[in-house]
Amino acid sequence: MEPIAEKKKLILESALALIKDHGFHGCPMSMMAKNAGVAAGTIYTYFDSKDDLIGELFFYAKSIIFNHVSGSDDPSLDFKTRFFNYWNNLSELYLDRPEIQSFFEQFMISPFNTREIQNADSPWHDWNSNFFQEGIDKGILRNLSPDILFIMVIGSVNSMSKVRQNFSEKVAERGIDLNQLAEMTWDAIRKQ
Amino acid sequence: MEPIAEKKKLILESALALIKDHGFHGCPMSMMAKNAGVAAGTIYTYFDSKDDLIGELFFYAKSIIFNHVSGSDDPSLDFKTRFFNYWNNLSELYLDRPEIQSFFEQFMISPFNTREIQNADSPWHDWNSNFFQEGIDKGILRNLSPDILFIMVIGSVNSMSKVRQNFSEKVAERGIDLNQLAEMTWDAIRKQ
Amino acid sequence: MEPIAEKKKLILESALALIKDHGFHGCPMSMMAKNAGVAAGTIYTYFDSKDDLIGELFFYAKSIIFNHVSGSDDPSLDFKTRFFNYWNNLSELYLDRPEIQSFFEQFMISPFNTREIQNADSPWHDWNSNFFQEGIDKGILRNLSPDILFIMVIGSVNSMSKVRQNFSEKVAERGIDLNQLAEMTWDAIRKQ
Amino acid sequence: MEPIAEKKKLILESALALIKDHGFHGCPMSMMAKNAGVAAGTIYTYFDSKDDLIGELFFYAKSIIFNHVSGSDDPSLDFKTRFFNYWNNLSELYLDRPEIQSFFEQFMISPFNTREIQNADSPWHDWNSNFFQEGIDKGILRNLSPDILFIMVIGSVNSMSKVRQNFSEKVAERGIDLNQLAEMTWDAIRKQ
DNA sequence: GATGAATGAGTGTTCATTCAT
DNA sequence: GATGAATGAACACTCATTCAT
Repeated sequence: MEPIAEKKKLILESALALIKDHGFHGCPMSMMAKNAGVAAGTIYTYFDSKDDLIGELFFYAKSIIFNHVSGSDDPSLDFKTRFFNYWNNLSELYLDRPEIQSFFEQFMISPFNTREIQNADSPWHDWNSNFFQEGIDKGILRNLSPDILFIMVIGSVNSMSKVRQNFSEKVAERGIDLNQLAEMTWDAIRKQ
Repeated sequence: MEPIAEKKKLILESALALIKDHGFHGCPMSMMAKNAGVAAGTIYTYFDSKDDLIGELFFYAKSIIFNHVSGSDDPSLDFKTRFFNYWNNLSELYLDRPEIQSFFEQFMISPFNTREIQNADSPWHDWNSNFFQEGIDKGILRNLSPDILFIMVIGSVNSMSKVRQNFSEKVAERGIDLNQLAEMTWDAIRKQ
Repeated sequence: MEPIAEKKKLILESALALIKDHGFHGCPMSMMAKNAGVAAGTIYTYFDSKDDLIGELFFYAKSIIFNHVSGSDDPSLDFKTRFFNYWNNLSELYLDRPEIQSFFEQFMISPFNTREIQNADSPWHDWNSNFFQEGIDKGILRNLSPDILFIMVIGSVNSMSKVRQNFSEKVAERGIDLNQLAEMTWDAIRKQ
Repeated sequence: MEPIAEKKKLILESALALIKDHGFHGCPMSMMAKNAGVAAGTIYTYFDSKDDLIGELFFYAKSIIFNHVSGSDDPSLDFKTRFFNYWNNLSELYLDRPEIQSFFEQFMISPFNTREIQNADSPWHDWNSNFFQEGIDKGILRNLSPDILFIMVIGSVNSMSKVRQNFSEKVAERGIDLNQLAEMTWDAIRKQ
């Protein structure tokens, strides 16, 4: 993949930040342009349409997640440790860059998420398949499809992050410890 | 709660169905009206605004979930069976009425989900608190906050249903058995 | 003229009061109906349309003015006294029932004021013609058309009332004495 | 004050013309746009809303009146001549551009005429205060507040213009000479 | 490439009027 | 006669997109 042009990246990041606060439909192209410091028309030099921009944002955001999680994995460690690293890295990313999580949630359930995009190659998905397959092969994880382990884990991280982001007050006031979900999820996927 | 007027319910169901396919912003009031077989202006006899309609839809959808799940619970059974019933009932509801799950996911992350609505009384949440507390008290579930068990379970059901709905082809072609998530989730919440 | 039906009068008065505060276009038929204590549809038993209602209101309001001013005129007094009585009566009416003045102002410059309505018989105009003609015949008023004297006087009263109603604060704070306009207007119409 | 952008002025003049014939509420933004030869959305490049447009129109119209009347005043002439020039200039302006008078009348009694706008600085009002004060100081006008002289005069001009505009046929057929109102008004304000 | 004024289809909402009860 | 739910045309305003500069 060729590196993203400077101004294009500027627009993507600007859009990402705004979408978190206003949602897809609360972000006119003009707002994204202004926030990125370019004219409205300029966006169309880099993207065909708003749909296109959001589609590219999906791959952009996914690559950030992929790089963050896979880049921090150390295959020389024991698998349980690697799993908790995985969990913590992803959790941390969502905490540091809530706009990424927010974008993903919105995108996955939006009409922008076309069948075409779903079927596109995904290094992130491939990496996960390999990761969980390794755990299976080592006899540490349940002997199930790596896909289902991935679904279990990613569902839990997302659920946790969503609660952390949207119900922070309630979490605090009731003293809920969201980190316990990592342990629980480990028990869900490990060989019993 | 007084029963919902016939036409009001018609509009709510019509809206629910359309939102699944087009999203909040892809559903003009005119489309919802047409689909419900009423004139555009008629919606405003029953709802103050689109925001109001969607807000009411939230309580409507939540009550459907609540009734479906709590109504099928049999407290005389052993807790593990009750859990799998819970899971299956919710899973079934999401399968039969995907528009309910879809609406919920969209609503939760949308600007319609105001703090006011979040803080409103929720029989569904209360029922879940009691349900999981019972499992804890019986020494069957982990001794954690019932809230966190709820988050774990609901996250898994949602994740499963989302995959089932959006990636049905891939699930079939790879022979993924999503029911395994129920077992995994049970292992996540049961006392180890 | 036959007496106005009880409910019809109720609607007219209700409309008059609302129009003062909200203007023609700020008064939906439903608001007028509610304010009159009848159902929206009931208005159409008495009036063909909103235009019709407003048209009738014009004649209704004009008859109130006519009755008030002509009914208090005492032809046995000297003409100057009669003029000041005229002025004071009209001024008083506008003060007591600002909705009448307000309606008139709005009506005169609105598209409701059709040529047809303008050409309708007007006891109020006839009475004024006679009144000012009398002053001319007695050699007290300028020897001009009674119409022009009427225009002069009615313009001054309206101007005064408008200022009194819309700029009451400024009038008070600057100590403006609006009654002086009566004297001035008298000097404008009397034989020099 | 910076000069008004070409297209903005086009829209203002177009609106002014239409409001005379249709009233504020009879003029959709789309009609104003079409009449100005621009797209509906273009209006919003120059004005925030219809309210804003009408508010600006008020200042625009007032400045036209101010420029026309004050620009033709020659302080070296004797005061009576200056008064008749004032009257004639204003009368002439209202004759040439009836839309200005019409707009003013509608605006003054409409909800657009907010307290805020009423309290705004007004070169037109200030100029009038000075003008009439001069007449008082010279011992030519009645020794009253310049405000009340202003009210008297402006009321007469408006009354005359309104009659001239709305009842032109009747005025002609009855041979009414509206210019006589200038003389009458002079007698109303001059020192007796 | 960059700009931002202009476009106009599309949206939520209002309200005069109708008509079944 | 009285009701008020239902209607649907009309409106103010938004915003993705274009294009002359």
